[in-house]
Amino acid sequence: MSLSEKNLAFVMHCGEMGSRWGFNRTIGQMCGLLIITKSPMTANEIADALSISRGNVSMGIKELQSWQLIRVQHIPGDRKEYYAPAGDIWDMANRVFEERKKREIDPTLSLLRDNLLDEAVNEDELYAQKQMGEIHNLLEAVTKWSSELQRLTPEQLNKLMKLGSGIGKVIDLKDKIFKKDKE
Amino acid sequence: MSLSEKNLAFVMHCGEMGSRWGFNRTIGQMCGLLIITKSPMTANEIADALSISRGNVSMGIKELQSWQLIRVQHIPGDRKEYYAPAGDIWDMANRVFEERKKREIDPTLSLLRDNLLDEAVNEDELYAQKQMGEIHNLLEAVTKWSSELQRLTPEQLNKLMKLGSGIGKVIDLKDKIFKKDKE
DNA sequence: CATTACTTTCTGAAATTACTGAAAGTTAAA
DNA sequence: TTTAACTTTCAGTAATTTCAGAAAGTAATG
Repeated sequence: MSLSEKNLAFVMHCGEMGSRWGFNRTIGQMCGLLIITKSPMTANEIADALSISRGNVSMGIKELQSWQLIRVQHIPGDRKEYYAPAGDIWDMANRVFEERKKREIDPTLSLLRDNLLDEAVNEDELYAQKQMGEIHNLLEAVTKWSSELQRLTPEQLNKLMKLGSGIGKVIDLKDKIFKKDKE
Repeated sequence: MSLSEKNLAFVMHCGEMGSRWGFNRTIGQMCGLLIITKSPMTANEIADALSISRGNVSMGIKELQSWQLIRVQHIPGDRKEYYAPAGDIWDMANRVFEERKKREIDPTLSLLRDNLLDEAVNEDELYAQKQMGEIHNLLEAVTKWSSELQRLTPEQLNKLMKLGSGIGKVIDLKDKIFKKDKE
């Protein structure tokens, strides 16, 4: 059963975006395909739908599993493995976000922490450390912030999203009410 | 004048992370180098410091300029161009963020918009559209949210950052106070 | 235990991307 | 102008990434 023209266009687009999202073309296509396909698919169906080799699908599955984006399903009396997205769109976006943080931010944060422990031994290192300190602070803030967002209930998050330009006002509001808390 | 061991380690790390941040190794190195170097550098100094060809530096500069991450400076009586970071760490992070949004989100958003305009002609397309709609909503929310953040004053932003786990409470608070606004 | 139905791993080839060094281009001063 | 000091472009090469297809692995069934 092959894809409709529109669905194919979406899947191919996912492929083109794949590398920008942190994986490669094939894996992007696989991800898009599984998202818009209602019923779980076998590895062979995926290979056929995308005209790629069976081996390639196998590697792609492994990668998508490492991102926790797909899960395996079994059908009684059928030995094949069926693959489906793991969770809804929001869950998947969250996973991609988290995984990318892990790959794009955490290693740098750890390097900077190490580097900042040593004392600078000359003028150049002093300036460099100042800059690295700035980066460190920024990345820490982002990290902390993203983990706070994870902690919100979906309801709170939704409110926050909808807040839009109101966010500025709310911050000021909070400030006014709790001014006494600061010393 | 060559880099100290620690500074070199940082620059090389930037190179390794380069591709994850949206550019390539050399460009990552160049960016890191310019950030931790106090005085602006010429293209030849960059080439020497990183042991890469002059031509490569020229291409890298072009790319970093397209990201608006560096700017040119001139020194009176000197025909060479001197390069320095364009703005502080926060500015640069912002630019990277914006540029990546442009590359990673906007094209998909526009594809989805087009796709959702057409009516689904069968069961498969109907399900696919539902899913695409979800993605579309998510990306719109992210886009809107990021532009709101841009609009905040640095001061407000700072407060927001520091808010941390308090954010949940503030949302609830706002909700209580302005409940009457909703219908 | 052998067969069948499947999945994973691996190798070399193809495609893509990055880089060098040389040539061409630009601009300012002589 | 011409020359000198610099920058950019580009063709070819090198390095990296992706992929197909074959071989090896695994596990259920008879």
